[in-house]
Amino acid sequence: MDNRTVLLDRALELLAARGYDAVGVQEIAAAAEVTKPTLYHYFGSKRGLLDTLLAERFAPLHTDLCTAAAYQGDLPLNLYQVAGVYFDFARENGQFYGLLMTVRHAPPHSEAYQAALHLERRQIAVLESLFTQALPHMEGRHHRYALTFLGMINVYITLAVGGDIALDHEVQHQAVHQFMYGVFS
Amino acid sequence: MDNRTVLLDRALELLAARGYDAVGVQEIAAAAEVTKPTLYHYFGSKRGLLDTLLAERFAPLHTDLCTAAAYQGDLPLNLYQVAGVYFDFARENGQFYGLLMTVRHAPPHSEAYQAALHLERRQIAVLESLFTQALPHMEGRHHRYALTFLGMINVYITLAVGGDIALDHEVQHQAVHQFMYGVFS
DNA sequence: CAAGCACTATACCGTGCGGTATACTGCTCC
DNA sequence: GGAGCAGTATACCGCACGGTATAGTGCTTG
Repeated sequence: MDNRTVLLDRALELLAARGYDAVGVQEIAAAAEVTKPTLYHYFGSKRGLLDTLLAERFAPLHTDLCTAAAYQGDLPLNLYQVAGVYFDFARENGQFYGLLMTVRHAPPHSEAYQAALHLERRQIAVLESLFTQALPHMEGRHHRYALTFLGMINVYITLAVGGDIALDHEVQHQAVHQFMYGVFS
Repeated sequence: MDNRTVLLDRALELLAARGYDAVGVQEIAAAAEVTKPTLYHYFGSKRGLLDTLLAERFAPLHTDLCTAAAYQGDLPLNLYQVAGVYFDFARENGQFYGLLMTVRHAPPHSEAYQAALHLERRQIAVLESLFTQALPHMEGRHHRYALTFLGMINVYITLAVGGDIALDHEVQHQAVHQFMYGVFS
């Protein structure tokens, strides 16, 4: 593996575990067994490293999400597919999804939050568009539905990270069912 | 106001805006117009300051939460009351609730997360106990219900912080209704 | 008045931060 | 073969970090 890739991998491990502000570039470079100028050669700055990491690892999730959310007349099917995309991604990229969760909830004036803002917006936009097409008679609620659906997905993924559940098809069905029909059903 | 209180207030502002690791004790002390030894006199360490801040401002929320979650045979009523407690608290302590959200989702090996762990656990325990009493025949799902309910509350509060909605009684009812019966109802 | 204590400021500690100037490698391409 | 460039290391910059030793304040209590 070339140094660039190693740097991104080690950065992911460290940032996901301890956070953007708590980890220094020195430490990341050392973990990748290179020196700081190498890191700055590839990424220009600490922020550039974070941006690159987020962009490169987020891209496949976004692609799959767009596919799963393409509306064809069956909203429950779409929601089930979307949940599947998230579960699959979180299962195979647990560390990165953890990082995504932390930057998504970082303080609003922190660098990490700024770096993650548009990733969040893109996910919400896709989901909102799905709800808009599927439920055209419910104006004003689409944004709320997109956020609550993603929120429920994230709760289930967090549960899985804690080892309480497995992200299998059964749980996937339960999550979507709970979103559509609630717990009293 | 005495220096201790001013320090806590300024610390809340700064930490909520930029995060625990990005704000130095020097800056907090300067914002409170005192010097570092004063801060260290009251709180012993940076971590001690965070612990104190979280403990003191979280206490009233926890008290109200316990009251609202005391089960008396009507789960929907309890959920409605709990949502009310959170909405009221978030409306009156927006900055602190924001801080609570960031530390709750901080990286697992960060100091901020360690400091917030038991606060989170105490909230979940109260809600879990409520679900256990109200739905004794659904073993294994109480934890999930507690987390998804709190998750939905937090999504609505986040929406309100963004200015999209107001945390009034109507939204409070909508949130609880969505949790109980889903979006297809 | 004097002893003691809570509180605060000046000045400092060692360490690590993000970032860079410089120079050396090896490789490609004329 | 030499010019140029991507990639890497040594050594350094100024600065801010978390934390503390010391020395005062003023206020309470005998």
